[in-house]
Amino acid sequence: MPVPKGSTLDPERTRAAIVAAAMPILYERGLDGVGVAELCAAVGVSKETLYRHFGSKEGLIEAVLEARSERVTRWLRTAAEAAGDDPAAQLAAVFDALAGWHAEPDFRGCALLNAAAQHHGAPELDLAGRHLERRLALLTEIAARAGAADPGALARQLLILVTGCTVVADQHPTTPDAARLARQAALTLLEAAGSPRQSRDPR
Amino acid sequence: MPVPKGSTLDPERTRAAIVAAAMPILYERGLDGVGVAELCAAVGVSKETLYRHFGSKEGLIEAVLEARSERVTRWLRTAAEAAGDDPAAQLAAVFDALAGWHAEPDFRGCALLNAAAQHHGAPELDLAGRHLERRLALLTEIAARAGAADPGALARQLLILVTGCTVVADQHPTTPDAARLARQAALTLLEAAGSPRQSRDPR
DNA sequence: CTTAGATCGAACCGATCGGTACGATAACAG
DNA sequence: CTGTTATCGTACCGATCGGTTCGATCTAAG
Repeated sequence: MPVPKGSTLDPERTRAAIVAAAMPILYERGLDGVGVAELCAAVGVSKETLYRHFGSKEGLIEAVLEARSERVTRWLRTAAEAAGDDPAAQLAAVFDALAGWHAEPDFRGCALLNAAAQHHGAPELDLAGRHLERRLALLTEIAARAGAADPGALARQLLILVTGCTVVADQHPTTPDAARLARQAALTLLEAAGSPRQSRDPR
Repeated sequence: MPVPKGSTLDPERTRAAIVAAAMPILYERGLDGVGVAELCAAVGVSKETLYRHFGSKEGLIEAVLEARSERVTRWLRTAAEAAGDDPAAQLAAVFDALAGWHAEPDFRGCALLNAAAQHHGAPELDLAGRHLERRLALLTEIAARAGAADPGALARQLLILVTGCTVVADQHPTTPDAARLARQAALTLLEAAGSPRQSRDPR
Protein backbone atom coordinates (compact mmCIF):
# COMPACT_ATOMS: atom_id res chain seq x y z
CA MET A 1 0.00 0.00 0.00
CA PRO A 2 1.90 3.02 -1.24
CA VAL A 3 -0.60 5.36 0.37
CA PRO A 4 0.05 5.30 4.12
CA LYS A 5 -3.24 5.99 5.82
CA GLY A 6 -6.38 7.47 4.44
CA SER A 7 -5.37 10.01 1.84
CA THR A 8 -6.29 11.02 -1.64
CA LEU A 9 -5.62 13.50 -4.36
CA ASP A 10 -2.14 12.08 -4.31
CA PRO A 11 0.22 14.48 -2.56
CA GLU A 12 3.12 13.10 -4.56
CA ARG A 13 1.38 14.02 -7.76
CA THR A 14 0.59 17.48 -6.46
CA ARG A 15 4.14 18.07 -5.46
CA ALA A 16 5.46 16.99 -8.83
CA ALA A 17 2.90 19.17 -10.58
CA ILE A 18 3.97 22.20 -8.55
CA VAL A 19 7.60 21.62 -9.40
CA ALA A 20 6.81 21.19 -13.08
CA ALA A 21 4.64 24.28 -13.23
CA ALA A 22 6.96 26.51 -11.21
CA MET A 23 10.07 25.54 -13.17
CA PRO A 24 9.57 27.62 -16.31
CA ILE A 25 8.30 30.62 -14.35
CA LEU A 26 11.29 30.69 -12.01
CA TYR A 27 13.57 30.14 -14.97
CA GLU A 28 12.20 32.98 -17.09
CA ARG A 29 11.67 35.53 -14.35
CA GLY A 30 14.52 34.64 -12.03
CA LEU A 31 14.34 33.24 -8.52
CA ASP A 32 13.72 36.62 -6.93
CA GLY A 33 11.74 37.98 -9.84
CA VAL A 34 8.50 36.31 -8.84
CA GLY A 35 6.85 36.25 -5.44
CA VAL A 36 5.27 33.28 -3.74
CA ALA A 37 1.77 34.67 -4.20
CA GLU A 38 2.11 35.11 -7.94
CA LEU A 39 3.82 31.76 -8.15
CA CYS A 40 0.90 30.05 -6.44
CA ALA A 41 -1.57 31.78 -8.71
CA ALA A 42 0.30 30.71 -11.83
CA VAL A 43 0.73 27.18 -10.60
CA GLY A 44 -2.91 26.96 -9.55
CA VAL A 45 -2.31 26.04 -5.96
CA SER A 46 -2.88 27.73 -2.62
CA LYS A 47 -0.11 29.07 -0.47
CA GLU A 48 -0.87 26.60 2.27
CA THR A 49 -0.45 23.66 -0.09
CA LEU A 50 2.83 24.99 -1.37
CA TYR A 51 4.22 25.54 2.09
CA ARG A 52 3.09 22.13 3.31
CA HIS A 53 4.99 20.50 0.48
CA PHE A 54 8.14 22.57 0.46
CA GLY A 55 8.30 24.39 3.78
CA SER A 56 9.63 27.57 2.30
CA LYS A 57 10.32 29.30 -0.98
CA GLU A 58 13.88 28.10 -0.68
CA GLY A 59 12.62 24.52 -0.42
CA LEU A 60 10.61 24.91 -3.59
CA ILE A 61 13.55 26.47 -5.37
CA GLU A 62 15.82 23.62 -4.39
CA ALA A 63 13.31 21.05 -5.58
CA VAL A 64 12.86 22.87 -8.87
CA LEU A 65 16.58 23.25 -9.45
CA GLU A 66 17.24 19.63 -8.59
CA ALA A 67 14.55 18.47 -10.98
CA ARG A 68 15.92 20.74 -13.67
CA SER A 69 19.44 19.48 -13.20
CA GLU A 70 18.31 15.90 -13.53
CA ARG A 71 16.23 16.67 -16.59
CA VAL A 72 18.92 18.52 -18.52
CA THR A 73 21.54 15.95 -17.56
CA ARG A 74 19.36 13.16 -18.87
CA TRP A 75 18.59 15.16 -22.00
CA LEU A 76 22.25 15.79 -22.78
CA ARG A 77 23.22 12.18 -22.20
CA THR A 78 20.42 11.00 -24.46
CA ALA A 79 21.59 13.35 -27.19
CA ALA A 80 25.11 12.00 -26.90
CA GLU A 81 24.07 8.36 -26.97
CA ALA A 82 21.83 8.93 -29.96
CA ALA A 83 24.92 9.84 -31.96
CA GLY A 84 26.33 6.33 -31.84
CA ASP A 85 29.54 5.07 -30.32
CA ASP A 86 32.16 7.34 -31.81
CA PRO A 87 33.37 9.75 -29.08
CA ALA A 88 33.89 12.58 -31.56
CA ALA A 89 30.40 12.13 -32.92
CA GLN A 90 28.99 12.08 -29.40
CA LEU A 91 30.84 15.25 -28.53
CA ALA A 92 29.59 16.95 -31.67
CA ALA A 93 26.07 15.84 -30.82
CA VAL A 94 26.36 17.39 -27.36
CA PHE A 95 27.22 20.78 -28.79
CA ASP A 96 24.58 20.47 -31.48
CA ALA A 97 22.05 19.85 -28.76
CA LEU A 98 23.31 22.91 -26.93
CA ALA A 99 23.00 24.95 -30.11
CA GLY A 100 19.38 23.93 -30.42
CA TRP A 101 18.74 24.92 -26.83
CA HIS A 102 20.44 28.29 -27.22
CA ALA A 103 18.28 29.04 -30.24
CA GLU A 104 15.05 28.62 -28.31
CA PRO A 105 13.29 31.96 -27.89
CA ASP A 106 13.02 31.67 -24.13
CA PHE A 107 16.61 30.59 -23.60
CA ARG A 108 17.91 32.33 -20.53
CA GLY A 109 21.21 30.61 -19.76
CA CYS A 110 21.74 27.70 -17.40
CA ALA A 111 19.20 27.85 -14.59
CA LEU A 112 21.60 26.26 -12.14
CA LEU A 113 24.39 28.72 -12.85
CA ASN A 114 22.02 31.66 -12.74
CA ALA A 115 20.70 30.50 -9.40
CA ALA A 116 24.20 30.17 -7.98
CA ALA A 117 25.04 33.65 -9.23
CA GLN A 118 22.06 35.08 -7.38
CA HIS A 119 22.02 33.28 -4.01
CA HIS A 120 25.71 32.64 -3.94
CA GLY A 121 26.00 31.60 -0.32
CA ALA A 122 23.01 29.33 -0.03
CA PRO A 123 22.69 25.67 -1.06
CA GLU A 124 22.18 26.80 -4.65
CA LEU A 125 25.94 26.81 -4.99
CA ASP A 126 26.03 23.14 -4.04
CA LEU A 127 23.30 22.42 -6.55
CA ALA A 128 25.27 24.15 -9.28
CA GLY A 129 28.43 22.31 -8.29
CA ARG A 130 26.70 18.97 -8.42
CA HIS A 131 25.16 19.95 -11.73
CA LEU A 132 28.59 20.62 -13.21
CA GLU A 133 29.82 17.40 -11.67
CA ARG A 134 27.18 15.44 -13.54
CA ARG A 135 28.14 17.08 -16.78
CA LEU A 136 31.76 16.36 -16.06
CA ALA A 137 30.94 12.69 -15.62
CA LEU A 138 29.43 12.48 -19.09
CA LEU A 139 32.32 14.37 -20.65
CA THR A 140 34.84 12.21 -18.81
CA GLU A 141 33.30 9.07 -20.24
CA ILE A 142 33.58 10.48 -23.74
CA ALA A 143 37.13 11.67 -23.17
CA ALA A 144 38.17 8.31 -21.78
CA ARG A 145 36.62 6.37 -24.63
CA ALA A 146 38.36 8.70 -27.05
CA GLY A 147 41.67 7.50 -25.67
CA ALA A 148 42.76 10.83 -24.30
CA ALA A 149 46.06 10.79 -22.45
CA ASP A 150 44.49 12.60 -19.50
CA PRO A 151 40.72 12.10 -19.70
CA GLY A 152 40.08 14.11 -16.56
CA ALA A 153 41.90 17.17 -17.89
CA LEU A 154 40.30 16.96 -21.31
CA ALA A 155 36.87 16.52 -19.76
CA ARG A 156 37.35 19.63 -17.65
CA GLN A 157 38.39 21.58 -20.71
CA LEU A 158 35.25 20.38 -22.44
CA LEU A 159 33.24 21.37 -19.38
CA ILE A 160 34.71 24.85 -19.67
CA LEU A 161 33.64 24.96 -23.31
CA VAL A 162 30.12 23.76 -22.55
CA THR A 163 29.70 26.21 -19.69
CA GLY A 164 31.36 29.07 -21.53
CA CYS A 165 29.37 28.75 -24.72
CA THR A 166 26.11 28.68 -22.79
CA VAL A 167 27.00 31.84 -20.90
CA VAL A 168 28.25 33.59 -24.02
CA ALA A 169 25.21 32.55 -26.04
CA ASP A 170 23.05 34.05 -23.31
CA GLN A 171 24.84 37.31 -22.68
CA HIS A 172 26.78 38.16 -25.80
CA PRO A 173 24.29 38.91 -28.57
CA THR A 174 27.09 39.22 -31.14
CA THR A 175 27.95 35.55 -30.69
CA PRO A 176 24.71 33.64 -31.30
CA ASP A 177 26.60 30.67 -32.71
CA ALA A 178 28.63 30.08 -29.57
CA ALA A 179 27.78 26.38 -29.47
CA ARG A 180 28.99 25.90 -33.03
CA LEU A 181 32.29 27.58 -32.24
CA ALA A 182 32.63 25.58 -29.04
CA ARG A 183 31.91 22.40 -30.93
CA GLN A 184 34.73 23.08 -33.35
CA ALA A 185 37.06 23.89 -30.48
CA ALA A 186 36.05 20.72 -28.65
CA LEU A 187 36.80 18.54 -31.64
CA THR A 188 40.16 20.20 -32.06
CA LEU A 189 41.00 19.56 -28.42
CA LEU A 190 39.77 16.00 -28.67
CA GLU A 191 42.00 15.32 -31.61
CA ALA A 192 45.00 16.98 -30.01
CA ALA A 193 44.50 15.01 -26.80
CA GLY A 194 43.83 11.72 -28.52
CA SER A 195 47.06 11.36 -30.46
CA PRO A 196 49.97 11.82 -28.02
CA ARG A 197 51.39 14.47 -30.28
CA GLN A 198 52.59 17.71 -28.74
CA SER A 199 50.41 17.78 -25.66
CA ARG A 200 53.57 17.90 -23.58
CA ASP A 201 53.51 20.82 -21.11
CA PRO A 202 54.04 19.59 -17.53
CA ARG A 203 53.95 23.13 -16.09
CA MET B 1 36.61 76.63 -13.67
CA PRO B 2 35.62 73.00 -13.37
CA VAL B 3 33.42 73.80 -10.39
CA PRO B 4 30.37 75.66 -11.75
CA LYS B 5 29.17 77.99 -9.04
CA GLY B 6 30.09 78.15 -5.43
CA SER B 7 30.58 74.58 -4.33
CA THR B 8 33.11 72.54 -2.48
CA LEU B 9 33.84 69.13 -1.11
CA ASP B 10 34.01 68.16 -4.74
CA PRO B 11 30.91 66.26 -5.79
CA GLU B 12 32.92 64.44 -8.43
CA ARG B 13 35.28 63.13 -5.82
CA THR B 14 32.41 62.08 -3.60
CA ARG B 15 30.75 60.23 -6.43
CA ALA B 16 33.92 58.38 -7.32
CA ALA B 17 34.49 57.52 -3.67
CA ILE B 18 31.00 56.07 -3.39
CA VAL B 19 31.52 53.93 -6.47
CA ALA B 20 34.87 52.70 -5.23
CA ALA B 21 33.57 51.87 -1.77
CA ALA B 22 30.35 50.24 -2.93
CA MET B 23 32.04 48.06 -5.55
CA PRO B 24 33.53 45.36 -3.32
CA ILE B 25 30.42 45.21 -1.14
CA LEU B 26 28.05 44.74 -4.05
CA TYR B 27 30.45 42.21 -5.54
CA GLU B 28 30.78 40.09 -2.43
CA ARG B 29 27.20 40.22 -1.25
CA GLY B 30 25.40 40.41 -4.58
CA LEU B 31 23.34 43.26 -5.98
CA ASP B 32 20.25 42.31 -4.01
CA GLY B 33 22.13 41.02 -1.02
CA VAL B 34 22.71 44.42 0.51
CA GLY B 35 20.20 47.21 1.05
CA VAL B 36 20.70 50.87 0.37
CA ALA B 37 20.78 51.70 4.08
CA GLU B 38 23.56 49.25 4.85
CA LEU B 39 25.36 50.29 1.73
CA CYS B 40 25.32 53.93 2.82
CA ALA B 41 26.56 53.01 6.28
CA ALA B 42 29.44 50.97 4.88
CA VAL B 43 30.35 53.64 2.36
CA GLY B 44 30.13 56.38 4.98
CA VAL B 45 27.62 58.54 3.20
CA SER B 46 24.03 59.55 3.83
CA LYS B 47 21.13 58.29 1.78
CA GLU B 48 20.38 61.75 0.48
CA THR B 49 23.88 62.12 -0.90
CA LEU B 50 23.74 58.76 -2.59
CA TYR B 51 20.39 59.49 -4.22
CA ARG B 52 21.46 62.94 -5.39
CA HIS B 53 24.44 61.40 -7.16
CA PHE B 54 22.85 58.30 -8.63
CA GLY B 55 19.10 58.82 -8.55
CA SER B 56 18.35 55.25 -7.59
CA LYS B 57 19.96 52.03 -6.49
CA GLU B 58 19.90 50.96 -10.11
CA GLY B 59 21.85 54.06 -11.03
CA LEU B 60 24.50 53.26 -8.48
CA ILE B 61 24.69 49.67 -9.65
CA GLU B 62 25.16 50.72 -13.25
CA ALA B 63 27.92 53.13 -12.30
CA VAL B 64 29.66 50.48 -10.21
CA LEU B 65 29.40 47.83 -12.92
CA GLU B 66 30.62 50.21 -15.59
CA ALA B 67 33.61 51.18 -13.46
CA ARG B 68 34.34 47.54 -12.76
CA SER B 69 34.16 46.59 -16.41
CA GLU B 70 36.60 49.33 -17.34
CA ARG B 71 38.95 48.37 -14.55
CA VAL B 72 39.11 44.65 -15.31
CA THR B 73 39.40 45.31 -19.03
CA ARG B 74 42.33 47.61 -18.45
CA TRP B 75 43.87 45.09 -16.07
CA LEU B 76 43.64 42.21 -18.52
CA ARG B 77 45.06 44.26 -21.37
CA THR B 78 47.96 45.37 -19.20
CA ALA B 79 48.69 41.77 -18.29
CA ALA B 80 48.72 40.79 -21.95
CA GLU B 81 50.97 43.63 -23.03
CA ALA B 82 53.39 42.94 -20.23
CA ALA B 83 54.09 39.55 -21.81
CA GLY B 84 55.76 41.06 -24.86
CA ASP B 85 54.80 40.84 -28.49
CA ASP B 86 54.32 37.13 -29.06
CA PRO B 87 50.58 36.38 -29.38
CA ALA B 88 50.93 32.98 -27.74
CA ALA B 89 52.79 34.50 -24.83
CA GLN B 90 50.15 37.21 -24.50
CA LEU B 91 47.39 34.64 -24.51
CA ALA B 92 49.17 32.59 -21.88
CA ALA B 93 49.61 35.73 -19.80
CA VAL B 94 45.87 36.44 -19.98
CA PHE B 95 45.00 33.06 -18.54
CA ASP B 96 47.75 33.30 -15.95
CA ALA B 97 46.25 36.58 -14.84
CA LEU B 98 42.85 34.91 -14.64
CA ALA B 99 44.36 32.09 -12.57
CA GLY B 100 45.70 34.61 -10.10
CA TRP B 101 42.32 36.27 -9.87
CA HIS B 102 40.49 32.98 -9.36
CA ALA B 103 42.84 32.12 -6.52
CA GLU B 104 41.98 35.24 -4.54
CA PRO B 105 40.02 34.33 -1.42
CA ASP B 106 37.14 36.68 -2.20
CA PHE B 107 36.81 35.61 -5.81
CA ARG B 108 33.14 35.43 -6.67
CA GLY B 109 33.01 35.09 -10.43
CA CYS B 110 32.64 37.87 -12.94
CA ALA B 111 30.64 40.70 -11.43
CA LEU B 112 29.17 41.66 -14.78
CA LEU B 113 27.98 38.16 -15.60
CA ASN B 114 26.58 37.69 -12.11
CA ALA B 115 24.69 40.95 -12.41
CA ALA B 116 23.21 39.96 -15.75
CA ALA B 117 22.16 36.61 -14.29
CA GLN B 118 20.30 38.39 -11.50
CA HIS B 119 18.57 41.35 -13.20
CA HIS B 120 18.34 39.73 -16.57
CA GLY B 121 15.92 42.16 -18.18
CA ALA B 122 17.37 45.41 -17.01
CA PRO B 123 20.32 47.34 -18.48
CA GLU B 124 22.67 45.01 -16.65
CA LEU B 125 22.42 42.71 -19.63
CA ASP B 126 23.70 45.48 -21.88
CA LEU B 127 26.54 46.12 -19.48
CA ALA B 128 27.51 42.46 -19.55
CA GLY B 129 27.27 42.37 -23.33
CA ARG B 130 29.53 45.39 -23.68
CA HIS B 131 31.88 43.86 -21.16
CA LEU B 132 32.23 40.72 -23.26
CA GLU B 133 32.60 42.89 -26.33
CA ARG B 134 35.59 44.60 -24.80
CA ARG B 135 37.19 41.30 -23.99
CA LEU B 136 36.49 40.08 -27.47
CA ALA B 137 38.32 43.11 -28.87
CA LEU B 138 41.47 42.22 -26.97
CA LEU B 139 41.27 38.57 -27.97
CA THR B 140 40.63 39.50 -31.59
CA GLU B 141 43.78 41.59 -31.68
CA ILE B 142 45.79 38.67 -30.36
CA ALA B 143 44.15 36.22 -32.77
CA ALA B 144 44.77 38.50 -35.72
CA ARG B 145 48.41 39.07 -34.85
CA ALA B 146 48.81 35.31 -34.48
CA GLY B 147 47.90 34.95 -38.13
CA ALA B 148 44.72 32.98 -37.56
CA ALA B 149 42.77 32.14 -40.67
CA ASP B 150 39.57 33.46 -39.08
CA PRO B 151 40.57 35.79 -36.22
CA GLY B 152 36.97 36.56 -35.34
CA ALA B 153 36.06 32.91 -34.89
CA LEU B 154 39.20 32.09 -32.92
CA ALA B 155 38.68 35.13 -30.72
CA ARG B 156 35.15 34.04 -29.91
CA GLN B 157 36.39 30.58 -29.03
CA LEU B 158 38.92 32.18 -26.73
CA LEU B 159 36.16 34.32 -25.25
CA ILE B 160 34.23 31.15 -24.51
CA LEU B 161 37.29 29.73 -22.76
CA VAL B 162 37.84 32.88 -20.72
CA THR B 163 34.20 33.09 -19.71
CA GLY B 164 33.86 29.38 -19.10
CA CYS B 165 36.92 28.99 -16.96
CA THR B 166 35.86 31.91 -14.76
CA VAL B 167 32.42 30.42 -14.21
CA VAL B 168 33.79 26.95 -13.60
CA ALA B 169 36.45 28.23 -11.22
CA ASP B 170 33.69 29.96 -9.28
CA GLN B 171 31.09 27.23 -9.15
CA HIS B 172 32.89 23.94 -9.56
CA PRO B 173 35.08 23.38 -6.52
CA THR B 174 36.59 20.24 -8.04
CA THR B 175 38.17 22.31 -10.80
CA PRO B 176 40.19 24.99 -9.04
CA ASP B 177 42.75 25.05 -11.87
CA ALA B 178 40.23 25.97 -14.54
CA ALA B 179 42.35 28.84 -15.84
CA ARG B 180 45.36 26.56 -16.29
CA LEU B 181 43.30 24.06 -18.27
CA ALA B 182 41.76 26.83 -20.33
CA ARG B 183 45.20 28.25 -21.01
CA GLN B 184 46.37 24.94 -22.38
CA ALA B 185 43.24 24.65 -24.51
CA ALA B 186 43.67 28.19 -25.78
CA LEU B 187 47.22 27.54 -26.89
CA THR B 188 46.16 24.37 -28.66
CA LEU B 189 43.43 26.25 -30.51
CA LEU B 190 45.81 29.06 -31.35
CA GLU B 191 48.26 26.66 -32.89
CA ALA B 192 45.57 24.78 -34.79
CA ALA B 193 44.13 28.01 -36.16
CA GLY B 194 47.53 29.45 -37.05
CA SER B 195 48.65 26.75 -39.42
CA PRO B 196 45.88 26.20 -42.00
CA ARG B 197 45.76 22.50 -41.23
CA GLN B 198 42.39 20.81 -40.81
CA SER B 199 40.30 23.74 -39.62
CA ARG B 200 38.00 23.19 -42.59
CA ASP B 201 34.38 22.76 -41.55
CA PRO B 202 32.14 25.30 -43.30
CA ARG B 203 28.95 23.90 -41.81
C1' DC C 1 29.76 87.92 7.81
C1' DT C 2 26.69 86.29 4.52
C1' DT C 3 25.14 83.03 1.37
C1' DA C 4 24.69 78.85 -1.27
C1' DG C 5 25.58 74.23 -2.09
C1' DA C 6 26.89 69.72 -0.08
C1' DT C 7 26.42 66.67 3.42
C1' DC C 8 24.58 64.35 7.52
C1' DG C 9 21.42 61.80 10.47
C1' DA C 10 17.22 60.30 11.48
C1' DA C 11 12.60 59.97 10.94
C1' DC C 12 9.17 58.58 7.87
C1' DC C 13 6.26 56.33 3.92
C1' DG C 14 4.26 53.09 0.86
C1' DA C 15 4.85 48.85 -1.17
C1' DT C 16 6.18 44.24 -1.39
C1' DC C 17 7.33 39.92 0.31
C1' DG C 18 7.75 35.52 2.87
C1' DG C 19 5.11 33.08 5.87
C1' DT C 20 0.95 31.88 9.00
C1' DA C 21 -3.86 31.13 10.42
C1' DC C 22 -8.56 29.99 9.65
C1' DG C 23 -12.94 28.53 7.98
C1' DA C 24 -14.91 26.06 4.15
C1' DT C 25 -15.00 22.27 0.71
C1' DA C 26 -14.24 18.08 -1.53
C1' DA C 27 -12.51 13.45 -1.76
C1' DC C 28 -11.76 9.09 -0.09
C1' DA C 29 -11.23 5.22 3.87
C1' DG C 30 -13.71 2.67 7.27
C1' DC D 1 -22.50 8.19 7.52
C1' DT D 2 -18.26 9.59 9.89
C1' DG D 3 -13.64 10.91 10.24
C1' DT D 4 -9.45 12.10 8.10
C1' DT D 5 -6.78 14.54 4.79
C1' DA D 6 -5.63 17.57 1.14
C1' DT D 7 -6.83 21.53 -0.69
C1' DC D 8 -8.61 26.28 -1.38
C1' DG D 9 -9.29 31.27 -0.72
C1' DT D 10 -8.60 35.00 1.91
C1' DA D 11 -7.14 37.69 5.31
C1' DC D 12 -3.48 38.86 8.08
C1' DC D 13 1.35 39.74 10.21
C1' DG D 14 5.95 41.32 10.74
C1' DA D 15 9.89 42.58 8.46
C1' DT D 16 12.51 44.63 4.94
C1' DC D 17 13.41 47.68 1.37
C1' DG D 18 13.74 51.57 -1.90
C1' DG D 19 13.01 56.15 -1.72
C1' DT D 20 11.64 60.92 0.33
C1' DT D 21 11.77 64.70 3.49
C1' DC D 22 13.61 67.91 6.83
C1' DG D 23 16.29 70.42 9.97
C1' DA D 24 21.12 70.85 11.39
C1' DT D 25 25.97 71.35 10.15
C1' DC D 26 29.94 72.28 7.52
C1' DT D 27 32.66 74.49 3.89
C1' DA D 28 34.13 77.80 0.98
C1' DA D 29 33.14 81.78 -2.33
C1' DG D 30 32.11 86.79 -2.31
